[in-house]
Amino acid sequence: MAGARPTIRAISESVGCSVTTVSMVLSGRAEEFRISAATRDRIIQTAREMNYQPNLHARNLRFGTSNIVAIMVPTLTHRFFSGMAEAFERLARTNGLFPLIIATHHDKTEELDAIDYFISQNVDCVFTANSAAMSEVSKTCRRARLKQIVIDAHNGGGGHVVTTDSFAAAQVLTTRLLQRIAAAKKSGPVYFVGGMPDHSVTRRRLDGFLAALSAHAIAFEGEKPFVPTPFNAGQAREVFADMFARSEKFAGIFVNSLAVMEGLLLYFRQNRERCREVRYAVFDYHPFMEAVDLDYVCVRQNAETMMSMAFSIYLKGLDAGGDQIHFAPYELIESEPIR
Amino acid sequence: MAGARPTIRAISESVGCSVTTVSMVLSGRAEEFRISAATRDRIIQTAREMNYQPNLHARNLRFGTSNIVAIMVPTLTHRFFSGMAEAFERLARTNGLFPLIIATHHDKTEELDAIDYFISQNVDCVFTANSAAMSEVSKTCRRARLKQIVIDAHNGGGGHVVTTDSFAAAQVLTTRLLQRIAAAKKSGPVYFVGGMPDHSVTRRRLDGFLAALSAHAIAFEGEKPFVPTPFNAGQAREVFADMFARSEKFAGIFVNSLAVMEGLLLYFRQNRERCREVRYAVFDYHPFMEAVDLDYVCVRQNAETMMSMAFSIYLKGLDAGGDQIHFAPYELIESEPIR
DNA sequence: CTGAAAGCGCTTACAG
DNA sequence: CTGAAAGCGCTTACAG
Repeated sequence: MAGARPTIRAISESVGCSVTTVSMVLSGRAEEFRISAATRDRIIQTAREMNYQPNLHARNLRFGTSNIVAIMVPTLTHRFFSGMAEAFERLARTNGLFPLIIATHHDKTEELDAIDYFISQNVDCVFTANSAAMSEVSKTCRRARLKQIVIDAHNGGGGHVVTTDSFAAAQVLTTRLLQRIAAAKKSGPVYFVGGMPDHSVTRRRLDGFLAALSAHAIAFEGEKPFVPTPFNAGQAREVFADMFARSEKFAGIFVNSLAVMEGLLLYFRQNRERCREVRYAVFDYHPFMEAVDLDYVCVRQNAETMMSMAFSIYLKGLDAGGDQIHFAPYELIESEPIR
Repeated sequence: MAGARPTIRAISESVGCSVTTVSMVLSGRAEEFRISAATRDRIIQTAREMNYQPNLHARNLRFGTSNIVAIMVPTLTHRFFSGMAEAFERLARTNGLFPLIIATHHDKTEELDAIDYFISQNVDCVFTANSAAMSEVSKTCRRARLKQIVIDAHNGGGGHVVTTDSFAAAQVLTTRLLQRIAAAKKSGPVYFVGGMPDHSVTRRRLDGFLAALSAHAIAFEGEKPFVPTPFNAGQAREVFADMFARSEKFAGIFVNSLAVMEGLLLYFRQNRERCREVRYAVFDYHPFMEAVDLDYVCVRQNAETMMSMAFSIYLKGLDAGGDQIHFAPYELIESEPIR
């Protein structure tokens, strides 16, 4: 079992040369070291027959580097992050790097464990998407000299960041929502649902939302427009059920994330008409949404573009150009207006 | 940069003991080797201060094993596979194993490259979901003595398999579809859309579909009911556009996979009424579907259950019990009937 | 109670 | 043109 894997030593014994020669040939440096064609071919042939695969643990130990890049996302079950993970994977592999994908479920302990693991694996660079323990994660990376690029989040403490301009996008999105409400000759309060107050991205989106409201001179009556809820469909559903059960006739809802949208749709199934009276702005996108009969405008962040921006920063070297926030493009997707 | 990572040697020098002692303490075997409490505490303290993380490449090289388990899925952007990947990840980590997640995009070369990579990484076991190069993948794993568990696919050549009983589930699903068509007092042909003829899982689903048809004495008029298309939303959309453009009034469609369903929904946006005349059976599930106003019944495979079945086979040891096909449970989700 | 030594598989100066 | 030796960081018999 254990001794099954062929090594360069096994090849050298089979061919009748030294491990040095085998190593030179297999790393494609045969002519550099002027190995005879005959020896070279015998080695290559034997390696193929034995189904030789180099032991990366040995190689990495030797080099002190791993060629591994890692991405840490909160979850893979949401399209935006899975699209990001896939784009990451493809970019890594086309650049000869090995991609490590980890989902940490918005959990600080899991995130810090993942970083420790990356350090142990000698990971060269970690791309952290929207992390719960942002500042500890960054600190740990810095201490271990693990390169880090932050994606889809703002990082207070410097470092490289590629993200949607949450404030601006939320402002644009909200403005469109207000226009659609006006076009439908509706009126009433507009709520922002989803995310927790300590989540920095939610904070920025909320600020953009509020800025759009005040630009349109919409004073919010009574309570605050922010209805917090974790990024969890079941809990979001309950929040919507409560909201719609109230007598108040609101005109619009800013739905912060797909997880929250999923909660809305769970409620929508049983209360289609009530839900269709309201206009929605969704900060996120899923292709299936286009088949849902609601009146919405949504922000489609482009995970692929974001990822390739981040990757090109990595490939250029993190020191080139210094720390910066790079804003990724996004588009607005709008449903046909209802009624 | 490179010399930044502390090693056990660095700790031993700082503490003033040998690397042996450090190694013993850090692997939690201090009392086994009767290290003095004072030495032990100094070592632990120093390791913490230096932010020591063991070099896994060195450790794995030493042990000849990696503690890595891998999963190979066709894509992460579909809910079923991302759910599977997440479940895998959680199970691996709670069992002290490191999860490697790879998406190979239904591409044979990518799959075989991934397997080679797993071998190089000394991966202990690979879970392969629904692979395009099934038999070559299995053969490569066997040659390299890489344990393999097949998920969500049947494997002709033996080995461990955890899957939905595609034939039976497709038969049950199709039967429900026919019942719903009858209940709506509709009639007409029923098509099976999606997947390619050389895809073994599609084959089995198609057989189950045909069995249900013939059990209901439905003779298919004219052409074959199988409309192949790759698992790609754009291409599936064109196929549906063609089908609906024909004059023939079919009563039902078996939608083989979510990717194909996404294609249907793209068409549905522009042709709601036409699509609503037809009943659907979908071999797959997404929560967003429940918000779509179509008449459907769908199979919800349970990625978590499937994964934990597969993982418990792994934990028990692949030799225990011998090769078997394990069928995972699934459920039927039905929309409200239309009209 | 603690240390010196060997070895996991690989690569790379350094000799010849 | 090819080989012997050292060393990456770790663990584990084996001595003492």
